[in-house]
Amino acid sequence: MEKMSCSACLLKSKAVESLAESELEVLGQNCVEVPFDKGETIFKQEALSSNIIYLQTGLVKLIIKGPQRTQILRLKKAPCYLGLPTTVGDKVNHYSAVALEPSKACFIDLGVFKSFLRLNTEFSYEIVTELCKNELEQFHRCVTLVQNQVFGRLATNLLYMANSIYDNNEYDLPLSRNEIADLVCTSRETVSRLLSELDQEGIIAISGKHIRLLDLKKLEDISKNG
DNA sequence: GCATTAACCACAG
DNA sequence: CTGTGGTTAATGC
Repeated sequence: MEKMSCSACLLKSKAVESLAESELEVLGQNCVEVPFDKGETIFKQEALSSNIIYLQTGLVKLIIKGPQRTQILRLKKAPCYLGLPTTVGDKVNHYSAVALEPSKACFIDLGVFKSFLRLNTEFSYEIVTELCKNELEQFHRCVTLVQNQVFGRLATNLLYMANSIYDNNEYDLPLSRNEIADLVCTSRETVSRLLSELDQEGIIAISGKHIRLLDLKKLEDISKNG
């Protein structure tokens, strides 16, 4: 295996930045960098997982098989860890991760990762912080999904992509209509219809996957009350 | 009852 | 894979 050094990496996580030079060397000897094409599965539900995965670049969807259909748990934008809960919390993956655009990920040996957690408090602190932020986000997402109507759920997610993924009110949707449906818990027909309606009302402009959010005020209103 | 919401089906690009 | 129309079930006023 090619000997890598993580100390030169420009894409270090906050946690890894707290590692000492000697620890970085251990990390370098126990991790590999893997490129993924759009659509490739990074890890799969039901499979045994013995690696911590750090997404360096790209965009990923986390999906879980529900009783009825597949559900998109959430989108994850690099840089971030993938599957910490499912790798540390159990031997088997409870969900899958699929690249939505060309992505690069580091696979880190679980044993080495755990030893950092035990020995380096700064490292642990950063990991715990990331986990907590994620959980808070998930709580809020859960409430909107359960209590809002489809219009609101869709608007919320369109805004989320603009604000948290692309930092732009104009972007290309990384998902098909069907996947958007899996994200906001509805049918693909409803997604089509609602997007058309928002377009007709001048709140967004959409053609194919390209979308522009025009009336943010209204969108936010729909997101909250819709 | 009547209106609204949203799912399911079918079919056409 | 998408967009639309018809139909239908559930819920609310």
